[in-house]
Amino acid sequence: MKPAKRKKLEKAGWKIGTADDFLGLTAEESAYIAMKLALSESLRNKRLKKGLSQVALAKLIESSQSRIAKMEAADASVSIDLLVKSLLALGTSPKELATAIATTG
Amino acid sequence: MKPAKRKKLEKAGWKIGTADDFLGLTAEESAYIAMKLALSESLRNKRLKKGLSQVALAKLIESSQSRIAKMEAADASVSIDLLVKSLLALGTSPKELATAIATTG
DNA sequence: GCATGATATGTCACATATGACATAATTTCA
DNA sequence: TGAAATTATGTCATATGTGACATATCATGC
Repeated sequence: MKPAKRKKLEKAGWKIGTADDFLGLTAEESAYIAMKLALSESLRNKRLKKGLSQVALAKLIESSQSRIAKMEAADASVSIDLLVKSLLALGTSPKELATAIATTG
Repeated sequence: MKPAKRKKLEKAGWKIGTADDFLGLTAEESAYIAMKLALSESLRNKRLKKGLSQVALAKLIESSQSRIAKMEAADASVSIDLLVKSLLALGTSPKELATAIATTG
């Protein structure tokens, strides 16, 4: 596992300390986390591509800047539902979603 | 829209009465619903393929028979998170998930 | 018919996710 | 530098999702 990814996961609140701890995750758990990471990265990319700030996006989807930030950080408190809804609101197609998920794992 | 699909949506609690009502859904909303339908069908297929009853699956993933039924009916009360977690627990690969989603919309 | 198993539906207490707010940290640019 | 804009982090009341339970409906075999 790359240090950058580990750091990202730790920041996201996944309580990953050591390699052994990480190995303690089941395949489902890591696949689920990887999926969230892929979606959060897609969200940030989409937003930047549109030249929107987090505040602007928040207004657009009737959320808040802090929640956008948490989404993009793949925070443990955000659901896949919210990520998907946000991506769809940004005009992401189901196929694009699928691609993002496919490159997961 | 095919009658069968409409009926399924109505049963799932999406409050769709007429064609006009359905047209009232935004593209995001219908894409979101389509995605849930795709995941719920995948779940049922996976479960049947493994010869499991809803009760058996419920025990497997520490849920309840009624929630499995609601998942498979794409009930409005179930989250994509739960569908995804359940599919992953059944051994569905991220690629399979992606395929299911891609054929959506 | 009527058991028996499986699936569906309705409800509810409890758990988790959410937007909102405050505030801190970071970036950008003059 | 430092002010302004942007993004990150922490917390909380409320909204939404969850497992569990009861019960209904449906299917299959006797």
